[in-house]
Amino acid sequence: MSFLAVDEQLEIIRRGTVEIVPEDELIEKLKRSKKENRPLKVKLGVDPTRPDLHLGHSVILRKMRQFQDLGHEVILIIGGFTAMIGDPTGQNKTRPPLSLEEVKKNAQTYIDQAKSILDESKLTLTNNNDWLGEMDFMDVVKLSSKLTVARMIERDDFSKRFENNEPISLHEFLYPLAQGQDSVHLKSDIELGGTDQKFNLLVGRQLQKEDGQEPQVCLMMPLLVGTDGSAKMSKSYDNYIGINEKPNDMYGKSLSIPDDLIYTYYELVTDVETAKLPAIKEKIESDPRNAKHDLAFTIVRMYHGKDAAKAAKKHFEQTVINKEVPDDAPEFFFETGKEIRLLDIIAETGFSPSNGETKRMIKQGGISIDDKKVTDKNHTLTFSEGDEFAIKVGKRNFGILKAK
RNA sequence: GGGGAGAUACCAAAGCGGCCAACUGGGGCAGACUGUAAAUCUGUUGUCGUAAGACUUCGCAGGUUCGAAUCCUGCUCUCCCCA
Repeated sequence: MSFLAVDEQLEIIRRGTVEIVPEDELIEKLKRSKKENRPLKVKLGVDPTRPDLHLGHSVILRKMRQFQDLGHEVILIIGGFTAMIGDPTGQNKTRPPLSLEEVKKNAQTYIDQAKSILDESKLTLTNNNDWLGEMDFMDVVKLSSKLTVARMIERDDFSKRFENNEPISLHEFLYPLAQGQDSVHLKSDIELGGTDQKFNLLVGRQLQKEDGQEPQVCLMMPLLVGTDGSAKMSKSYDNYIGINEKPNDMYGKSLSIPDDLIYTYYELVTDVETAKLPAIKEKIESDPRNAKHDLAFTIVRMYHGKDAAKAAKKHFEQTVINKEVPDDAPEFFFETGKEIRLLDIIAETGFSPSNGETKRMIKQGGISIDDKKVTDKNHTLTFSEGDEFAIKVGKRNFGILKAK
């Protein structure tokens, strides 16, 4: 295998990156790699506690994919060790430690999803439990002597939590060390991570130096801003687009991002060629509406294929723009000749979590049958042979009610 | 080891014996509007019940009281200050 010219590789690597520390070392590594015809080891550690991947994760995975395409060795580390301890980050609730079984299961679902981005045939998979699990207490003590407390609480998230009087467990200090130890173990050349990982990535460099290795280059990707346009994409903020989501949801959610995020999404989460980005930028200026629809289309296409993307586009146009009942609305069947309360019908469809919620929606005009708003919460329907009603519950739930 | 503060619904945060299913903000949901599931404005926001009402909810377990998120006891957890 021969590598692309260093400049060409760099152009691809730089797409979307926030920071490469230090860039000149990267250039040196690339030059040497090409000269010796030896791939670089590119490492990414993932935590299999929450196995649902979204576009935020895809930013880094896509970068990994680019390294694969450039011919480098891409190593995905499943953080089996850390997951079994249970990361208490966030609240004062201790997360239940995951069992070996759960870790395996989660890791598998993670990999299954990651496969839609990475080239599985070229992927090296490891689990850091293999080496971290072997360390004894003295090894850990020695490792922890390499970093000072002052250095540790420099970290943004720690200092913030400290200021906010939020608990920080001692073992959380060990996380960067564990992650850095992974780099030592694998002798990685490059480690990828989000900007929030900067500290951890740098610890890897330091530990490698202490070990007499050439330190890794740290490559930071931006944290993708979620569909709300402000916070980073995350499941807990519910501003995410999951890569496993249904085409219709994926399409709609993609459209809901604020306009000034369109370009960022193109750059970070789509597979459009780097060379085409300038043209896209212009399109966003001149025709944001269609640029955004194209983006939504591209995202759905990447994960579900072209046909699904077309269908999702149509679904969106029907339901949101024309407010019509879509072709793919689910059907529900009811007995004939019997007066059935709308409340019960909606409960049957699962479109509303409780009767209270349904009543509220009726009161506010959020429910309609055959395009007519229902205003009476005691409304009933009686089906006779062949009857069919189109029902809309809230903004997004459509159904066809049919006589049984 | 000593002293102090605190734990309230999805989150943040009021309430400190009945007027509390619990102020307020965020979030969510709905309506209007829109190229948009954006922004903005308005409304709404425990469960069951047609309703009256019933039930569950204020860290956990008990207790006092006609009546507790509010008082008492024990427990669990967290933070701060001092050593």
